[in-house]
Amino acid sequence: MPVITLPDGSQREFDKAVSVHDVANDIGPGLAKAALAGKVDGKLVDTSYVMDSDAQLAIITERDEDGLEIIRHSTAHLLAQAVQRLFDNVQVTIGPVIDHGFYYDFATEKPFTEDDLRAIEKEMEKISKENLQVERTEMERDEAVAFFRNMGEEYKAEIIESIPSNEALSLYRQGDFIDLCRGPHVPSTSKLKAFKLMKVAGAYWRGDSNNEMLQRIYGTAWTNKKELKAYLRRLEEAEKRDHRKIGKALDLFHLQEEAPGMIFWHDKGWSIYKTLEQYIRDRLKEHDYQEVKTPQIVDRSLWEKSGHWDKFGDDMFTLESDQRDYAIKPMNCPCHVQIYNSGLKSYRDLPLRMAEFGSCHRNEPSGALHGIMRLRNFVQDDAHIFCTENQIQEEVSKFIEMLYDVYRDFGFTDVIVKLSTRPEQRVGSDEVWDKAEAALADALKANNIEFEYQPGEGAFYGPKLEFTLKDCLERHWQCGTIQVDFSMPGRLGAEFVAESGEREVPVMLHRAILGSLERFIGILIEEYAGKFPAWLAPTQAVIMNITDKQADFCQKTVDSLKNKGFRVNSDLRNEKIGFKIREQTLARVPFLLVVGDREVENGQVAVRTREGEDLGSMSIDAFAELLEAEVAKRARKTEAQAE
RNA sequence: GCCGAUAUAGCUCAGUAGGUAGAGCACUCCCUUGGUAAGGGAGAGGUCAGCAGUUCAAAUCUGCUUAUCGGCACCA
Repeated sequence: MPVITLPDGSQREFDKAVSVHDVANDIGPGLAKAALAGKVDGKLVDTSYVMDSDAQLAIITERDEDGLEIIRHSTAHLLAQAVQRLFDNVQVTIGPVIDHGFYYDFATEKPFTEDDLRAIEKEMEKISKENLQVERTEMERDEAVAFFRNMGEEYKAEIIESIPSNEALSLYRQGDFIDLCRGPHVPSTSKLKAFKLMKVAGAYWRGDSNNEMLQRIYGTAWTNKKELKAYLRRLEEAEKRDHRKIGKALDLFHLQEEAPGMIFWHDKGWSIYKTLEQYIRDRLKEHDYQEVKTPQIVDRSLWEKSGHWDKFGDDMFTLESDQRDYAIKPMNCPCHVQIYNSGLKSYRDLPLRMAEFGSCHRNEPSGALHGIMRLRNFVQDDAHIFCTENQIQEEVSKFIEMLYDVYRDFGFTDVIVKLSTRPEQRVGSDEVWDKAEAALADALKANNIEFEYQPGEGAFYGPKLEFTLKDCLERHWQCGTIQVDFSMPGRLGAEFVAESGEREVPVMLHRAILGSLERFIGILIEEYAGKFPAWLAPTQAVIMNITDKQADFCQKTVDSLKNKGFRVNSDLRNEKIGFKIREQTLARVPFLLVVGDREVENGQVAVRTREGEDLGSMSIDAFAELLEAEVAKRARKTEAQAE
């Protein structure tokens, strides 16, 4: 006599075992039709799942987040079924759910073409209309291995073989297609009606580049056509924010074939860069950092000592001159240790914070390059903190506060934080690792920051925190980081005289807030869609005349604003005011100042924002005040906006 | 690095049965002096990414190289 308790607390009693579908039907036929799955005592199950004792049950429909996830998962199966119907000699592998959709990896001799995708999509629609029931069955592991091997599905068999043999496996069948899967799935293919195949790409079997490459098909799936359309539209809008497009349109920078992975900064882009650098420089001063500058090219022997030659030698740019081997620096740390080492340090000097806007070159694999987000030459807002073990936590905590304060100035509130812990190959005792990992975690907790662990992902020399921001397509880019290093100071002979008079080796914290200035600017361009807040905008205001008569007044106004330290230009071209407004708006200049006879007479400017808002006429001083206030705000959000 | 796609004027892009290279915007000149998102006219501008090959003839077909884009792998 199972008693089923529903989420609202109401209970239904049945005189025999019931399936999720039965309960839904008991509540109403509409719900039975809408049911995609069930959640029984917190566990997602198929609608065919039978309950023979008391249970908590939630009926999952497309309105639930879980429902959408199930739809996406089932759509991946739908894709695999369509592919198997249309192509011979294609093996299925895996097809998980991802943000906004799913993918499925296939092993095939012949890569899929764009035309293939459209054909597969058609077949998927056909299968959906066929309204095939999705049925779950269970099988012993060894039986399942034989079953798939018999079908010629070697990859599936391999996956199953890696599962412990005592577990019963679930298989899902829809018509002529059967796949290994944990489930749950929608009860019928007809529930899948809003999907689109997006792109094909290569992907290594089991994510290992030593393995063969599979063909991955990416798709998106939604509960209905309207949602799908809205998503595709969002994508289109997002692509307009691409920093490469905007960088070109706003004349910020360019890259060219002769210098792959390296930027040619144009005047306007460099203006943003300089503002950003100066801003960070000011913050460093506030936080008691010294700023240094170290050589671009350093003898190979230093990189051998630091250990980088062994690990990253292939990715360093090297040169030979007068029979000496050099490397262009891929990082600044060994150089900073050289500065630390020049002169005996006392415990009284610690913590010692040493910063550099360090230009680094790394010969990144060609496929890794991406606009200005991933380059072969970039500048880190790098710093190294030399401290004692006992100072780690406080320094990390201070750094986190500083980083968040900086991010808030740019309007970032959505920061993904990850703590990467000890890898298998590492230096330092477990005791020290325990302490360092705890110091990082405690510092995050003390600042009320949510984070996830990445076990085993730390560097060989110590654990690290990563602060990740997202681009317009929600791809993740690591920007800020702080890493504990037990190795390098010792390798490079850094030490300090402790209170006891003994010499000890300091701990080194590697840290960056922006990561690289280039990447951060790339993120900013996409975050603001090119509409830089006034404090960063290359041109903060443009003054335009209506006729030649006002040219002198405009010029004087520009000069006076420039003298106050603002970045202001004039647009005195013989064009109509509407044309100039349009052009300067498209150039994303925050403030447009129009001067006609009226304004000259009153000694004023008519102020319009790039959003098209008319702020009316005001004196030059009043505008200067307005601009100054705007600059001072940076891009900080009010509390309401930050919600 | 791997899989796939792409490369035509400063920019965005047309240009398929191989047959002398096009548009819009930008640029130059002329007219126009016009109050809040495109005024009009004329002109100039290209080794069709590079190198080979096929052909009477290649932007177009083939091969190689380079770069870029989408993923994968990598990311000190």
